[in-house]
Amino acid sequence: MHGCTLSDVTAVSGRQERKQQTRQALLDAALHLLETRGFDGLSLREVARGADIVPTAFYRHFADLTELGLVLVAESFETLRRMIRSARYDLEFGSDVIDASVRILVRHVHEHRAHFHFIARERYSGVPALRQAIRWEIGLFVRELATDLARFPYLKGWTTDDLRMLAELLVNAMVHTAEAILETPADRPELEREIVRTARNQLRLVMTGVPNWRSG
Amino acid sequence: MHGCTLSDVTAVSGRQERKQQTRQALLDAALHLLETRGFDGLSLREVARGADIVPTAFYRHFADLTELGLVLVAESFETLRRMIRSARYDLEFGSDVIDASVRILVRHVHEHRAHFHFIARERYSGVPALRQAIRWEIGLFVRELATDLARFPYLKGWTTDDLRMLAELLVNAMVHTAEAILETPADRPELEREIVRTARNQLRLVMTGVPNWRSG
DNA sequence: TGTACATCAGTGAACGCGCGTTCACTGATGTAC
DNA sequence: TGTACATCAGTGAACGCGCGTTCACTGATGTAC
Repeated sequence: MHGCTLSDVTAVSGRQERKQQTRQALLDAALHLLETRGFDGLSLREVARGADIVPTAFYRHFADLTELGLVLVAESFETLRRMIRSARYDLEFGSDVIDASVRILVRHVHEHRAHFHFIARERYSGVPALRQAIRWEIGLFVRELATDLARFPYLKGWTTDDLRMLAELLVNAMVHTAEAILETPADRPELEREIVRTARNQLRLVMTGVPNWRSG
Repeated sequence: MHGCTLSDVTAVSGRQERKQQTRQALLDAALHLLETRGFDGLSLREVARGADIVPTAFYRHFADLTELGLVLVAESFETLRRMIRSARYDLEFGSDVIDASVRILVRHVHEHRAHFHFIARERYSGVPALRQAIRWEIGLFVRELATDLARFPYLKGWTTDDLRMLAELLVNAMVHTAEAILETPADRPELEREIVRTARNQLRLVMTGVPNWRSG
């Protein structure tokens, strides 16, 4: 227990900061490798290699690969939350909510390919710890969206249950669209346009049913 | 080139049949292991071990694990097609199409857990050959469903494009439901009932939009 | 039917390889005085 | 500021292990005559 002295500051920009950098290098290396492999197929040694450290130094940062994987899950969902926050902001002014939402999704998928790819791939993967963490985060996500939806005039009278059901359907459609975009070869932009068009129509169809929905 | 003689018949019930049995044992062993691992994490040796043969004998049946994986994809989709065929039959007489469809899905998921599990897991897995094969099969599936949908009175005026869009949305919801059921622990039937209820409502909501749909 | 030969599913030893993890270490960075 | 000591991120050798794949083989099954 002591006050913050000059030596503390230099400590931060010294050993501690370098350690942080190596840690991030490990995370980035893993994320990069995960573009071509599943987490199941990852090895500690190749991750260390990718971060330019010796395999044994890996243990200075994570107890094992799974621990690193869980940090990647957290990182990826932080990205997703940032997307939702920017959506909330944009939609305040927007006229066509559906069009704007899909546009935001597409932009974020392209800007954070690796994170979306990772989540889509490990969502039902063979690594229980990751699968469970992702399921938990998606659950949170659906509930957050449900409370956002409650503010829409169209959905005023809806029960919490029905809002959750709708949110799940929308998240599901979004995840599916993200996955489809990621699978599209970069040299086939017309395929992507088709995916986006379909996604927009699917959301429109769902919302078309909203005014006539009777809870059962 | 010769006619079918008695010796041919005994051949079938002899060496050839035993080989077929071993081949099936390999497929079953792999499918069993895939309940806890991703395909990425599978090894040729453990599959051979599971089928009670020496690792080198594996090569009498498949060139490598991927080839076996592709056969599993084919097997799994055969199961799915059988489900759809039984759905087509049941729905001829059914009153509530949605309820019946969900019921058929749930039954088949339970009866063929491993096949559904395999497809859900490898759909976006790290093994390109499998991912590609599954994507192709799902594409076929969606088109088949679209032509089925065209026969419903409600959907008479719909364009092929819109029917495909709807079919994709429905298949997607079904896949998602199947995955959710598979993730439910066997000792929590109330969770499964909740999933089924949500699935039914989601399909209902989508179909609620159908009468007011205007293609754009 | 009986015999001599061919086929081929499954065997078992062997190989080189990358893996996760242990351990004692080094030397730059940080701390106490 | 200068010095002596502590910390600890990264090193490098070593280990035992399961892996995919090769190869020459065995012996039951099948075929030709």
